[in-house]
Amino acid sequence: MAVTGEETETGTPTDLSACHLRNPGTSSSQGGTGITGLSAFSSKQPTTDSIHKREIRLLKNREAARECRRKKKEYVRCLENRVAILEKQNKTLIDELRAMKEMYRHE
DNA sequence: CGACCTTGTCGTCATCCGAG
DNA sequence: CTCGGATGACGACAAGGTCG
Repeated sequence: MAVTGEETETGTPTDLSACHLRNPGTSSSQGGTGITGLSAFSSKQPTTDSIHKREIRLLKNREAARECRRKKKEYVRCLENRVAILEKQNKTLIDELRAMKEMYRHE
C-alpha cells in the first residue's frame, strides 16, 4: 500500500529539536468534521481562481501532513532509543552499586 | 467463510503561531 | 492584520487477525 520512504536511522531526528515536542493538549479540538470543506465559499459561487487556490492549499497541506507524520515517527523512535540507552545505563549503575556494596561489606 | 475488531495510513479541517 | 506552515483531531479506508 504505497507506504512511502522511511527516513534515515536510529536517533537522528531531523527536527523536533532532539526529542522535544511542544506542549500537547493546547488544541481545543476541532468541529467533528463531516459536512465541512466549503466553509470559505459557503455564500459565494466559487470562482475558478478560488477553486485553484483551494487545490493548491490542499496539496500543500497534504504534503505538510505527511512530513509532520514522518517527523513525529522519527521523534518517537528517537525517544524509544533514549529510553533503551537510559535503561541500559540504569542497569549498569545498579550493578555497579551492588558490586561496591558487596565490596565494602567484606572489608 | 463471513462478520466483526484492531491497527495503520491518508486526506482534510480547524487552529495555533511566527513572519512580514 | 494577513498569510502560510505545522500539527492535533477526525473520519474513511484497507489489511490482517479472531471467532462462531
